[in-house]
Formats: sequence, structure tokens, C-alpha cells
Amino acid sequence: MPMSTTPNIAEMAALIADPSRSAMLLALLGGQTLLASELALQARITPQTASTHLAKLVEGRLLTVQSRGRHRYFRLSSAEVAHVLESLITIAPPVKVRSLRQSDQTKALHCARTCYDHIAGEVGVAVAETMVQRQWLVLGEKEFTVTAAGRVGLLPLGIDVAGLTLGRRALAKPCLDWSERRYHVAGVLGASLAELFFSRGWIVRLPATRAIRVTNLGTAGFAQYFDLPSEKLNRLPS
Amino acid sequence: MPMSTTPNIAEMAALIADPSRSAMLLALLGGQTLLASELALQARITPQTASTHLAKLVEGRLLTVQSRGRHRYFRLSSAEVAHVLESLITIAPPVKVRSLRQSDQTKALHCARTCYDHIAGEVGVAVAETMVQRQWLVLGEKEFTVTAAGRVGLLPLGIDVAGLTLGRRALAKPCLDWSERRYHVAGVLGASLAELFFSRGWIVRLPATRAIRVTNLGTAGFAQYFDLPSEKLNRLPS
DNA sequence: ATCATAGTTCGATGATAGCCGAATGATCGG
DNA sequence: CCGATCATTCGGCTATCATCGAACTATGAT
Repeated sequence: MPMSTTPNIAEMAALIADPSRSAMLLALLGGQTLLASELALQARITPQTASTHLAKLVEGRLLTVQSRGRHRYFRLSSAEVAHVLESLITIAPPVKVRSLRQSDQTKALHCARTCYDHIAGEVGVAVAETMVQRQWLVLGEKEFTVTAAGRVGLLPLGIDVAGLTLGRRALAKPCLDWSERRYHVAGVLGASLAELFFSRGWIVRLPATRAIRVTNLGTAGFAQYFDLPSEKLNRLPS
Repeated sequence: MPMSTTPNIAEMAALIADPSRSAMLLALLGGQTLLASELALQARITPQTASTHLAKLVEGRLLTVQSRGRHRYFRLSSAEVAHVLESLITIAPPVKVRSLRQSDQTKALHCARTCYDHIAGEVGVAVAETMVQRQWLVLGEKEFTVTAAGRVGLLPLGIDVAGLTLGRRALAKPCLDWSERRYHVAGVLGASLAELFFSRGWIVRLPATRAIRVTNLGTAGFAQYFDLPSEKLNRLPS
């Protein structure tokens, strides 16, 4: 007697369904690679339990490990995994604010945060929309198409589109934002934009979160290169 | 002591994580509204257990019920829920083929199927790509933008884009296809396209599946209006 | 060598939750 | 009113699994 033909969604969902595991996954949603101990801390569990959880997540191909010395670095195994998590956030009931500090954190998350390895939140969406408005990007089929104007416009920022190495990864994919409900730029271009912003010191990571803060340098930079009004960027705690 | 600031992804995932519940959800992914008894049959469980599961799914806002007489009709509560399920399929391990009949079924699913209320699979992707190639759609920021040419081109098909009622729902969103790994059209436009194809008799639902069959009428229609080669449509069991 | 740190494995415990049988409601047809 | 159908509720059984203490391995520092 044949089993049902349904794909084993349940298995993957079960991996996310545990509170400790989902906490670790969300901690990794920023695209960072974190240590087992850091993840244990994030999930508020002992290293032993974290170890078993991480083993399961790797076994289930949600995470990939990289052993270096006695350390083990974990990260999400693909952008698709990140996408699943983001879509789950979309349907999850809104976050209960328990404390002022927390409220600050969530506000920061909404404003600017890293989604896997690119920039999401208000800033990410605003940057993307500026690029579309300038006809640098056109929402093609499976991805953003970078126009000739886009290639030229990105050069002063130090991004050579033609030189971006594409693995099997798309150049510029649209990625739905759960806080803004609009798209921002993912893919290789999104990643190199994020890298650029970090290396120029426009944005910095807030400790132990996916949230990022826009620096004074960044306020000027985003205004100059992307026409972003400074009010949008200054709502964050310094 | 404040709990973690993470949204309760785990709760939603736990609802999907049970094999019986995920079977029911996948059965509803076609957009149909099904009876509790039908869902129990799909999940191969007794009506009693199905009832408790369905109660939880409604409680968790994944499903909505509509009582009519002694019957209770269930359906997915939103397109977002469908989106979560599809994205989970994307990362779930591939389906094991257990029998020939099953292989046929999966082939049909790959070729053409309904994803919530729009058309996915080869046909859905092909239609979307034709529209993009004709510049009817442009992959804008959060959604496909329908161009002037698109509005004109869709008129002969009986779709008045300006007249489409938008709730909070997007007009035309790109939706990643797990079988093709390319995008098809979701959103209000996607829904009305599907409705059109059904009402014109171009496609019909195969019983008890999300798979659809392209009729002879449809072969002609898709060729005439969307330049789809007939070979693409004829791979299905009649 | 010695100690500390990072991580895993094992075993016991405890709680959760899916499952079905049986009984109860509720609705429709005659 | 009565039997049939669709569905829910309850109770008890069982299995699964997250959790942590304790012991163990491996790497790095002194």
C-alpha cells in the first residue's frame, strides 16, 4: 500500500517547531555564522541540549557546519531556508512587547536588519526602491534585472556588476520583507551592497541581534548616494 | 525576566509539524474548501482526531471554517499561509516515488497545478514568462507591475486590471515555484487569471489532487493567447 | 604535563501530545 | 419521531522528545 505522495513538509516544520531550535534559527537569520556556544546562549539552554539540536538541524539540512579547531561555526544552509523563516514570521502572531528594552530592540529590527546576508527593513526597502525609481533595477521574472544605467550608477560605489561572481545564485532577487511588506534586494548584488555598507562604516551590527544601526557616516552616505531622507535613519537608539 | 524577543515562529511551525495536519494543509493548498471528513480521509486518520487537529489549525489562524448545516468547510485562511507551505516544499527533501500511479501524479503536479488560488507549475511559469517577455509585466519592487501594454493586452481575455478590487492584497506578486524554481504570478491578478482559465474550460481540476489538466480547448487557448507550444501542455494523462 | 575551554554522548526524567474507542451533539431526510 | 450522517468531546493509553547532570573527547594555552 503506497504512502501518501505528499512531500515531508512535516519533518522540516518539526525542526523549526521547537522553541529552542527556532530561537537559534532566528539568531542565524542575519546571515552570520555563529558558534554553538553563542547559539546555546541565544536559546537559553545548556550546551548539551544545544548540541543535540544543532545536530538535528544539520542532519535536516537547515544548517551547515564548519569546524575550525575546536570551534564549530553554524550558518543557514541556503537562502531558501532564510526565506522559509521570513515567511513564517509573516504569518506568526505579532511580537508581544514585554519590556521597554525589548521594544527598542524590535523597533531597531523593523528599521534595519540583515536578512540572511543582505539588508532588509526600512533601509533595505528604501535602497531598493530608489534603485528601481532610478531605473537601475527592473523587476524582471525571477529576479531584478540590472539595467545599463544601474551598472553605471553602481560603479562610483565600488560595485562592478559585471565582475560579480555568480555561483548558482541569482544576481539580484526580490525578497519580501516581513516588517515592511515590500521587497528589498537579495542575491549576489544584495550581499555585495551589504558588504559595502558595512565596510564603509555606514552600518554596524548591534550585539547579539540581527538588528543594525545606521551610523552618522551612513546617514550622510545614504542621503548622498540613495536620496534617503535622514529622518528615516535616525529613529534608532545610538 | 523578559522572554526572548523572537516572534513565535515555533508555534506556527508546530502546527504544520504534525504529519496528519500537514497532510490536511497540503490537501487544502489547491485553494479548495474541503469537509472535515474529506480531510480526515486525506490524512488517513479517524474523524475524531481530525477534529482536534482542525480545531488547532483554526485556533492558530492557519485555517478558516464555514459552518453550513451539519457540514464544516475548511480552507486556508490566506495566501500567506499557502506561501509558507510552498516555501517549505522548496526546502523539503524530494518526494520518494513509490508506485507508477504516484509517479503519474507527481508528473501532473509538476506540469500544472493550483497554488492556493493561482496557477503554478510549468504552465503557470510559462504564462508568467510570456507576459514578462511581452512587457505586460515588469518585476517591480514588491510585486509585478502591470504595464499599460499589459492592461491593454489583458482586455481581450476579459480581465480589466483597473477594475480588480484590491483589499490589502497585492495586485500581482511573484511566487517562487518549487517544481520549476522560477516565478509564477500570484496576487489578485494571478487569482483572476486562474478563474478565467477555469471558467473558459481551459483547465479542469483532477479529482482529489492539486493537479489540473489542460483541456483541448486550453491547448488552443494557451497557444493563441500566450504562445505556449502545445507539446508543453500535452504531457498529462487524459 | 596540566589545566581550561569547546563540544559531544549517554542515561534518566518528565512533560507533551497524538491517537482511538465510546459517548454526545447537531442536522437532515423521511 | 427515528435512523443516518457529520462532527465534537472525553478518557486513557502510548510514544516521542526536550532537558539536564555526568562523563568523555578534542583542541588550545601555560
